[in-house]
Amino acid sequence: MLSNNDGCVIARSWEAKDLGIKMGDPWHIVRKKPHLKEVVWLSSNYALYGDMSRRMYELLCEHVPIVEPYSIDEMFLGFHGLQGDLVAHSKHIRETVRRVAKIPTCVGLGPTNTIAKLANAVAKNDRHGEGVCDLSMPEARSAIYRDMAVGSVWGMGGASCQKLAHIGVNSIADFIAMPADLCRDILTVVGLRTPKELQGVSCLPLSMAPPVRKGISVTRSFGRPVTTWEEMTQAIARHATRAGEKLRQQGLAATAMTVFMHTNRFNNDPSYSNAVTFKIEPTSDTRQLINARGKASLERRLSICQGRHHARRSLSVSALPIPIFPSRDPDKSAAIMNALDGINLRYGRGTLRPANVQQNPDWGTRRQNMSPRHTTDVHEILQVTSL
DNA sequence: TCTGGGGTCCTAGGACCC
DNA sequence: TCTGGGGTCCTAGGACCC
Repeated sequence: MLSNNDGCVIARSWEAKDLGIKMGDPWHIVRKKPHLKEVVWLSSNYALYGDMSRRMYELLCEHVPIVEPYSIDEMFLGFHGLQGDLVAHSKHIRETVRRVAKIPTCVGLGPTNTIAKLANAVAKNDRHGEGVCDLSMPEARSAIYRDMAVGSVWGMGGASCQKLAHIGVNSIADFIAMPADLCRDILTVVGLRTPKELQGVSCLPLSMAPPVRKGISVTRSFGRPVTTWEEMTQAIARHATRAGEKLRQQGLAATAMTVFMHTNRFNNDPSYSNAVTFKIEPTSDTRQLINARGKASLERRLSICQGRHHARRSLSVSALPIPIFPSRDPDKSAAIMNALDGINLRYGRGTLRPANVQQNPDWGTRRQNMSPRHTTDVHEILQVTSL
């Protein structure tokens, strides 16, 4: 499966892994390889994944006391108060999700989120296993900790692992044997939490309520080079429109906006990036976001690079949200935005939009191999034919 | 032609205050 | 020789996650 813009590979079946396709491989290169001619490449389809995720969430809520969605395809489950064989219970949940929601899953068991994540990774990498791995007991963990690299632990990224490798810390066992103050020196307070979690001391408790968003951003790469200010203005309006939708969906209003852009970092053009942040009157009204007062200074500052011959690669509009809906004319604004959102929900995003926002600009995102929205669009329902 | 997008948290350093 | 100390807030940048 491909990233947004059909850019690179972000998910692979076992068969694709066997063919040597790597995570992050650029699609425009791998698709041309002769031995990969038979591979089915799919564009990402977030409407479909979001709907499947919701179905899985609802099913899980019927089986366990606490379900905390972590990402679109991962949930932390709290087994608090459940008696009996938790491995058997996990297998039962997994079979139910498979049968009802048609989603294959793996379950990792552990006393902390970090251990559960690691157990899940172990289950997922066992191709012929049963899909459940239990690391609840210290004895079950010791062999795993000795054999697995510290980089496979949740929260331990490339930069941290490189620093640890310098002092000879490679396995998870090496890592948890480190003195705490050395760990803090190298990885700051974040790095102190992980070894504790790995030893069964919970530092990241399950929370029942989803946190309020601290920022909302809309970022897209262009499907082709964009070099004129007119097209940039169009793109900013389009991004602001999407940002407005997100704000209203979450009942938030923006108090500041940032516009960010940069050139393509994969070609030889001189690299350039610039960002402008400005405060705005709190709003979630698309029209006010598009006409934000900072736009004049924005143009002045960003246009420094106009006239250069390189292409801008991506653009981001982000907003600092607050949880209210004030506006200069709240009733009228809310009525117009409700109508806008209602029509777009019913007839598809972009049906009704500000006059200066194009529906399908030719610099827009590419999605050549979109899988159908089987579950969220009546025109794309799966059809079954008997022979 | 073509190399993703949307988040979170932490730190360091500067400005400012009393 | 010696040039307050303690606090807040903001921003930029780094690291990490899926």
